[in-house]
Amino acid sequence: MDLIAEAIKGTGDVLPGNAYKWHYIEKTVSDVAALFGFREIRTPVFEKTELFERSVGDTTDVVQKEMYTFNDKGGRSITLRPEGTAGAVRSILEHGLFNEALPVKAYYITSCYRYEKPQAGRLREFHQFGVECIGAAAPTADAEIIMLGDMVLKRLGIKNISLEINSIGCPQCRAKYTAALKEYFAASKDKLCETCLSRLDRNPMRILDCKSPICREIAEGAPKILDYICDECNDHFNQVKAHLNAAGVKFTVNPRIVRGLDYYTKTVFEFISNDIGSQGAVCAGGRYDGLAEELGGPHLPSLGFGMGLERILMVMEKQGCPFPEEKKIDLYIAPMGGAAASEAVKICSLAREEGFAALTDVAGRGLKAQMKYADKIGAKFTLVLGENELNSKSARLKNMQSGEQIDVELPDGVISAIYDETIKNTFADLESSLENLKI
RNA sequence: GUGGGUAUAGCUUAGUUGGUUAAAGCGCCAGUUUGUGGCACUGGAGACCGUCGGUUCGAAUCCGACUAUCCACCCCA
Repeated sequence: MDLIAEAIKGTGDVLPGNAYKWHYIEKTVSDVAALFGFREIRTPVFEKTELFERSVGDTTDVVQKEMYTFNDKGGRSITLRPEGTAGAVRSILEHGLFNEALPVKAYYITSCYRYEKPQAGRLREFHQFGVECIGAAAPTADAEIIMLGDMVLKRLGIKNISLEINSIGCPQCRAKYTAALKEYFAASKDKLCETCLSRLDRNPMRILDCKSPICREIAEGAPKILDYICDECNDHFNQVKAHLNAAGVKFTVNPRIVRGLDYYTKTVFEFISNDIGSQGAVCAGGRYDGLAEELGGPHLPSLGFGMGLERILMVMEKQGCPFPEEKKIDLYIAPMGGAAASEAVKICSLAREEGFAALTDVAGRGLKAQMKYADKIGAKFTLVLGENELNSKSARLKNMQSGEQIDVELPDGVISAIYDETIKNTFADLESSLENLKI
């Protein structure tokens, strides 16, 4: 393949044969969101670059090297959203939604864009289900958000997911902690890897995350955040854990979890799968109490998470999770000859108005080929229409699964109701419903 | 941005130490009883062997570059 028939690096297509899986995931996710009182919000794919610099943080990798940023014709710096939180919060602030009953609970299913090197579970365009709960300071909110994520995963039938949580404190206690970290790591400055050396000044917490064996070893003895967080943060974290325990949500505390976006405070968490390679974080989020103010709004303690839909799909396929079957064609009409073709078109049209998926020949195929086609597309019933049928005004309706056939009358060559699949699935039931055919 | 693997039909692959018309299965199309699918059989279409360049009498096969893709690091969902 060459020329223009190729997708952009790091992007993928959802093909017709797979779309039903996405529909299922999207439906499940929004159903669960609704159970928790979240309503959908839709925001633009692009925002002012500044919005992401301010919220995500201008020292983060995402902002520094992964954003799709460009100037529009008016000279404005525009960026394709690299994540969903910033836009959602911006919109909520802009429209003053925080003046209504708090918390504001919004969810979204959108595409995000990051200029990264593609890999298993990592794309340049990917899709996220995200929830944002704005104006909820209590630890019950943290537990609730985590339970929402947990419920989505369970409903989708996903197994073997571990939940890891941590608290990274508030700006005050975190400042003390990073100072302590700096001091600790500075002592072994000459042993740290290159990247960690540069992290030392900017964001020493990231060193805890380093995979290099030497840094890891040094990090073992590093001060723990949980020893530094203030009483209030500690109390908050303890209550979150208590609520999760009470709700029966299993988790482990992982002091190494450090979110890469600057807006996080206090509780952070990740749902991790080991089934899809190294990019196993399937859902991650936390609290961001300072974000609304950072964007010029009032103080609104908030939190949320993002769930990577491609990753979710990968896990489901890997684990063989069941997807509800795709809706198949109800009726296929195989006409023979021009007059019959015209009748078939008419009958299809009427059947569709009754809510049945009905098809007829559009490829000029012979009868046998049409039957094969009907079989391939999974048609539940077929109706052969030839001269005999047109003359006798009756035809045989065939159940493609059982092979049974039944005579149907066609006085005016028209069937207005084929069958009601929700009530009458069997051929026997069909018989009675066919008595009511208006013809 | 750094590393490693891979690139042959729509899909999954074979292709022996370089040798002439590049194979197979699946899928697709058409036939095998005159008006009925699934099974079986027969036939057909479909590949400039990722691109460009090099070595050679001769390259899908060897070398180089590029591109794409996969995996890992980094980072993140």
